[in-house]
Parts: sequence; C-alpha cells; structure tokens
Amino acid sequence: MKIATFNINGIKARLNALCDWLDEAQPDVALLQEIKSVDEAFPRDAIEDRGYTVHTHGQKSFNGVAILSKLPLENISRGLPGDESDEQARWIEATVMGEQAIHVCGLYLPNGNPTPGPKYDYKLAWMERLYTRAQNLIRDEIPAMMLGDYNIIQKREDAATPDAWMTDALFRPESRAAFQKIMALGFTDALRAVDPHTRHFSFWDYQEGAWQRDDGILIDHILMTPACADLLLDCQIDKHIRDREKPSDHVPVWVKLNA
DNA sequence: ATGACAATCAGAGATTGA
Repeated sequence: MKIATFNINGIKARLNALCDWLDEAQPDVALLQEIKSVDEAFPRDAIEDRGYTVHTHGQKSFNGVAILSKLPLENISRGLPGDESDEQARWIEATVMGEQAIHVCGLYLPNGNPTPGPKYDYKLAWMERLYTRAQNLIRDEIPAMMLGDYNIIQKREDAATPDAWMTDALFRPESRAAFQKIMALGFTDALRAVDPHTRHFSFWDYQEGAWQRDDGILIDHILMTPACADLLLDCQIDKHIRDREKPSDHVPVWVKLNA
C-alpha cells in the first residue's frame, strides 16, 4: 500500500499538476493540504475518473484538507478534536481498508507566524490538541499514521539556511519542543527510519530563486505508530515535480507499507 | 527592505503563507 501526503497550495491552481503526479506516482491513498476550496467547489470529477473516492474538509480561501483513496475507507472524521470553536479546516482522518487496516490522519498544522502573537498561540494550542489525539493513537495499539504539513523544522539539518529561521514559528524552540513531545510518545518518522543520513527538503519558497539555489526546508512529515512502523517498506520524496510548470511550493512525501 | 512570489477573493489590492 502506498500512502502519500502533498500540500498542493490550492486545488484550482494545481489540478493539472496533481493529476499528472497521481498518474505517475499511483498512490493508493493521498492526503492533501491547503486545498483552499469549499467542499462544493472541489474539482472531484478529474480525480474520481482516476479511480479515487474523494473526501474533503474544505474552507473558503484558506487551509482545507482532503483524502483521495482507491481503497475503501471507514470511520471518516473531520476536524481535530479538543476545540469545538475552531473553524479552521486542518484535520481529516479515516481507516483505509486494505489487506490490513491502516488509520490515516491528514493534517495541516498552523504556520504560527508572526511570533510572538495570537497566531503563534494558536499553533501551540493546536499542537496540544494534536498531542492528545496522538496519545490515543498510541494507546489504541493500531497501525496508524499522522501525515501532512507540520510546519515544523525539526533540526538545523532540515533547513539549507537554519540561521535564517531562528525566530520563525517553524523553528522556534517551543514549536520544536511540542513536536518532540509528540515523537516521544513512540512515533517513528518514516523518512528518517528509511534514510537517516541524507538531507531532504519538502518545501522551497517561490521567492528569490529558492528552488534553483536548493534553499529548502523539510516540514512535511509522516509519523507512524509502532504497529504501523513494523509495516514500513519505503519512504521517499517526489522532489522532481517542484521543477514543473506551475508547481506547488511543497512536494509529495510517500510511504510504502507491507499492508 | 513598505520587498521578492504565489493563490484567493474579487474584480484592486489586502491577506495569507513559510
């Protein structure tokens, strides 16, 4: 089973790029972030024509997440638990019914800039709620993963120019500590498990020729519970599609599971 | 550096992103 995460930065602007990637990468399941669309406006036909069912959790203009799946899904749920007043669409989860059931949680973690300020407070509060959901996934002892745009640079090696990020919400100590606290529950970072020594990026800014200078950061992560990590066969980043026409500023990250 | 670059909504330019 191949499961991918991809921050597409707007489904309307990215439909062709997304379909080209689906045709070539052939994921069984794809978790999308930043669809920037309400559910009714999501262009599902082109994706359904490719054999996927489409489940969205959209919002006007900003945020928005989705699950595309060729396999049957159960227990589809929208919104990160813990704050009924939160109206930002950043979380969708479902159980993928393959040979072995895998629970997938697609997330778009708040950016949090500028720091300090209310947006950073929201990021940290959101990560507290994420911790609680993560704790439950570990407790359930099921094969599960949380994958998406974490908006967290974990380590200096995950940025081409780490000093430029020192005061940024993506790299602030509080953000990294909150991420580390979740990891310490027992999650495996799929990319590091498969390829611990190579430097990888998943985002390159549109500005200042960041892509051409390889001035990137790694912020899209796939975190797996122990029962899921036992099934891990491969994890890769489809870096090459950043070089195409009208690309997203992120590229897909995917895992293959023995499931 | 009141920036760059891109997407959205709207129908210009502010807002958001990372």
